[in-house]
Amino acid sequence: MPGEKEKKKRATIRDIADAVGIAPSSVSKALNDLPTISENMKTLVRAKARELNYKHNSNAANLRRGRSRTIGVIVPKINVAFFADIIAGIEQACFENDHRLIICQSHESFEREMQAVETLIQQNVDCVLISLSQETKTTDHLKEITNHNIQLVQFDRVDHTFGSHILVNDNREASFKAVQHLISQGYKKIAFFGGPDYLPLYKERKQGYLDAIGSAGLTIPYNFIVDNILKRAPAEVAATELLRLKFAPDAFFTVSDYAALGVLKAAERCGKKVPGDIGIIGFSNEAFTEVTSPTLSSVSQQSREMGRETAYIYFNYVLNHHDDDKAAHSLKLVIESAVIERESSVRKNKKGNKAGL
Amino acid sequence: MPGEKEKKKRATIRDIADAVGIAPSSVSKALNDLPTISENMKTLVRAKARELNYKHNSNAANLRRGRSRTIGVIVPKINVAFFADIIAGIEQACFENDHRLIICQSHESFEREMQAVETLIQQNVDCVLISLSQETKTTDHLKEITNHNIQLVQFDRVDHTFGSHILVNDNREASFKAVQHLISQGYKKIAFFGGPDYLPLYKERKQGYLDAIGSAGLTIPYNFIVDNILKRAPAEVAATELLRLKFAPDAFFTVSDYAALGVLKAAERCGKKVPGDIGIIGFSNEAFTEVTSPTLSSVSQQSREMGRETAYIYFNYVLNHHDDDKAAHSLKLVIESAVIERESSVRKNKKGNKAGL
DNA sequence: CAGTTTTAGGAAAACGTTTTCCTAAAATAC
DNA sequence: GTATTTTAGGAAAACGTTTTCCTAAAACTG
Repeated sequence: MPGEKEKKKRATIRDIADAVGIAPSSVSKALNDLPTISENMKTLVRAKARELNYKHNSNAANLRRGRSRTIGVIVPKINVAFFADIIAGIEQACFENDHRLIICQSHESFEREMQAVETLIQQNVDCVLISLSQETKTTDHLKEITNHNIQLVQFDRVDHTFGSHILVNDNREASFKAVQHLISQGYKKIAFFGGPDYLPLYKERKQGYLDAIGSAGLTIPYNFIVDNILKRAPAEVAATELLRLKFAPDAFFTVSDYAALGVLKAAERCGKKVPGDIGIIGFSNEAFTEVTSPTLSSVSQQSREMGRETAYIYFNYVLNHHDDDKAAHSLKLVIESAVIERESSVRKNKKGNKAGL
Repeated sequence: MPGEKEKKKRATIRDIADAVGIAPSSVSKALNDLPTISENMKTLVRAKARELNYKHNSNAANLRRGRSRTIGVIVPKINVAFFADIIAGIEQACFENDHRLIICQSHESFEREMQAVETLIQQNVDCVLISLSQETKTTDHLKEITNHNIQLVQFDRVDHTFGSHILVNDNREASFKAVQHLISQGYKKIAFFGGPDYLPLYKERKQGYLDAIGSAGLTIPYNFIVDNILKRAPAEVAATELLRLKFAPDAFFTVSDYAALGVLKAAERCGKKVPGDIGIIGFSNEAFTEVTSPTLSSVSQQSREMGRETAYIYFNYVLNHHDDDKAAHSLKLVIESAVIERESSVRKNKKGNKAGL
């Protein structure tokens, strides 16, 4: 072994070339399996590459090619189940298409989101997938992305006014179905705990609620509709307040499972039975909804599927439609959510499904 | 606007140079804030850079520098709370140190893990952080990493025989403390649901259990110790079986919260009160442990902290100790876990903390 | 004011690929 | 057996930085 210690340089294409006795350019072609190199030579080159422990240098290749086979994703928080699942889906799609993935978090901060965009542009990603932070109200930074000839796909938390591919939940329909489900169980005084009203996503969910109420011919007092209740604690407070009214709700639709959990605790504390006295359904189908007692009904957003689909908007667009302005000028896809009926909202126990599995 | 459509090229350092009237090399120096460029010129350059909407090209820079200010992390699954939190911690550390992060999943497959290693080497990451897949039994691929002058830090699921920096939980101590806690609550017939025994991590947890039992002078029948029970369903089956014995356990320590959940359900089904008749404590402090009833005691691994610390092994090692073989030849750090006492294991309700918050 | 040092910046090579354009040799055509 | 085409590979430029070594001019020194 010649010189154990001295920083052994990585083998390059040139080393292979020298060892095999051909030109570097031919090695490159061989490794890229171009038809202009003979099969014999290719196997020779591949063997030598393995022998020298050669690793392709993406930085050099990307620089020369101008593309990176890398996509970047920006999400508010990576360790929130919904986004973690989405990322898992994206990762899968990337793997299936031999792309790398760089992940950034905005931490719900607009500034961090801009920094992430900056980073991804610098990294020469081919495409950015983004779910906007709660603070984000302008789209100049998105413009930056497209200005640099980088593809852009927005998902879940999107700005509809900005022209890009978009993938969202059927928030309105999902909420509609959720409330319809409550109604079908005989609940009539259904309260709503929403999110910040300036986010389209939450607007849509509220609209779905209102539509369902309307189309069922129900009337709901104003104070049954409360915005900006996403966490457990505020939900518990707000629900307790409502439950103590003379005219109290007999069901709650919350746009967050955490809020649903808060409502459940409030009901317990007020001595109300769930689902007997009070029905509850949340949104997101968080893992914990399966382990509360009673288990919590919720709306499943199929987050993993959503991640895959988001990435595939890019892969299909860039792979198939290399012809630009075809159909796909600004795709809008909608992922259908599913109402998961669990104990907290199902009154008529058909076959005494109390204990569950 | 000159030519709206034609692929506008990204501005380069050379464009700035031409615009300002200096050499490209000087622009580079100015942007990197080297002292050999005057302040006036620097501000001039920066202004022009902004004006031309210049973005630094990392690929080019990395190629030339040989470093990438990027670290790669390989975990079994990104959408498991523990790893998602770890990654969140790593991401934070990366942000604080102005590094990029590339995330790969092994999906518990050895082959995927090797692929991930390959990818990260190709991407010229400066450092790889890895938690091994369950299938991983050899370390040639880790050797590959260090062969390419890439720093390596193993965390949580590590191979102690491979010489690298390592960060782990105090699995044995944590388990010891967990069992001690059960004992302190008056439980004496404590069963153990472990993981696959060939993984060091699970071996250690079992050892902690055995040590605690031993040092308390208790004796446990063989059938109270069951390996490879990590999920809810098998735990429920196994626990039910044990609870039906004449000599049945009065407490369970499980190395997974999912298993703990299974035990809880089994206890309910067998009509046993938790924590009155049966004590339960799990491991990992999954989010759902707070929402079951009774809430589940567990061992918190401080995953987020763990992620940060893992990354900081690299940052501190490479930043401070640029002198090689100092103290840090093969660091072994241990993160102290904490026993989180919730309802499922606390018998003597000191102040009637039944309903909880 | 001649000699020395410092300052501010420039020229050019280098990083490791890919790609375009060439060209010998081999194969085919007639 | 010459003319043409095909095949297999080579030479060199290019991608956009960083870095090393240089050098005029400016600033000191005495």
